[in-house]
Amino acid sequence: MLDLRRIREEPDLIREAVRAKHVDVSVERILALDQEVRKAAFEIDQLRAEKNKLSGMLAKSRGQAADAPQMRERVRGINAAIKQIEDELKPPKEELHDLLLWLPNVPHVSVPVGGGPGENVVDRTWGEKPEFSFDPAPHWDLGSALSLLDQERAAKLAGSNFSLYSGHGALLVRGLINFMLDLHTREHGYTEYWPPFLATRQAMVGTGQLPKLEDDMYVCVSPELFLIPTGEVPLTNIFRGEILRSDQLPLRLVAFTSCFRREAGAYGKDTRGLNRVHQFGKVELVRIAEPERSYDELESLLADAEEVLQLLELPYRVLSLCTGDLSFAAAKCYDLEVWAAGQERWLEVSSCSNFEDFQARRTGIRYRPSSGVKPCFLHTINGSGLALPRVIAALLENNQTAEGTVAIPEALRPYLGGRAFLTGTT
RNA sequence: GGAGAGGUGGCCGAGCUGGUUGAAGGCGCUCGCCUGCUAAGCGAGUGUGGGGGUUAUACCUCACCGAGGGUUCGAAUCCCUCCCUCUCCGCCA
Repeated sequence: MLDLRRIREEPDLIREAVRAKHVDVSVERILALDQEVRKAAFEIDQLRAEKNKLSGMLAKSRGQAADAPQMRERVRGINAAIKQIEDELKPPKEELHDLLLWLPNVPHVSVPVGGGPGENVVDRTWGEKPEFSFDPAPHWDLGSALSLLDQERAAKLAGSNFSLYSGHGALLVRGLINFMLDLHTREHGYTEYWPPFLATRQAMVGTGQLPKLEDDMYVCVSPELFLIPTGEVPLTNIFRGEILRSDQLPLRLVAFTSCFRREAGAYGKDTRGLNRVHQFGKVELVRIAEPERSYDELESLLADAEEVLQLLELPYRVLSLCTGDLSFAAAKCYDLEVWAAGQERWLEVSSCSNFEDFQARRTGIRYRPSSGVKPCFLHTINGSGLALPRVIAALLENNQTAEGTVAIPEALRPYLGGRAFLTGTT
């Protein structure tokens, strides 16, 4: 949600953002509706003022004044006039509200201009791609060979593009979750949460998944609840409607959640193995910070996510997303992509974004800069730290050995019963 | 699922036999006084959002007491629907 006053004051900037993000919303229409609604609201306010005055006079005389009947009649007339304006006002008001929810966030000035994924900028690369004396296999072959993954049987349970881990594969999932949560809570100062994995429509609108991405969501019909597509939804909504104390900022929240995405339209494209699944585990990092600090917080959160990859000894690169690839709610975003040697591709494992006050406006998360001052909207920052399936894909592919086993990076071994290799025997 | 209680300002908590109550009181916070320092004490101030107005203040005005409807000249207060919390009973992983 953008500030209506900002839309009035810098409509060109908003128009530019709408174009850059490939959204079809008319800023002209918004401005016209805004004017119409304000004009009518002003009339209603004036009618109410007169009504209140008359009511006050009736109250003072306990309704015994000589002209009480005429006053009552006058108020009845005012009520009818108000009702009429309100009825006329309803459709434009709803349309305005709806259009505002469809208006994307404005990219930060530091975001590279570009039309789409092809114009994202590689900021830097970390680590060396592994070299092999043999032809490295993709993770789906390794997963089957070592009995870690069973794609075929997963389909029996929930259809295509679900995953079923077994044996040491399941242990690997559990170990990675604990490894990541321990790192972020012990070393990076995050408070751990275990939230619901379903969310209300209001919560989903709050973080910006709705209304735009409704087709990508799984929904329970009665009562209506959405399966969360990311832990960002529950974590950010925890403080919905609250005025936070500035001495508790910035907040750092972390949670493991399952994430559910229909990935409508993605069939047949990059969907083999763990590359794109409907349900996956993710450790999510969220920060809620004062506006002037939010870009520092973004860099710091990005470093927290990067450290996971460094400890796992996985080569990765950091991308600055260009304006055309920026998501609906983001003002700036870095993607972390990990190298997967068996597929010879980079796989996205984290998006770290600053939403500025976009989500905070939708959810009503504010703070008081100092006592006696009006509350201000906070900034929200979040990123994966990390999403599991592609990390697992990279671990298997990059660490495979000539013997057909998979080496476990040092940092992860304590979480896998001290094992140095996955061998396929449990 | 059944029965009962309740949802009020940053927090706690009155009001709920309808009328100048945006809301007593307390806590917290801000400013001032007092005091070797601190604490205590004393005084004043302190909800949110919108509109109008001003160079900017001042000022004027509307809405908001879980959400949405209704009754009424007038609703935090009465009626209806829904949501949520708590207690007891039942059921259940």
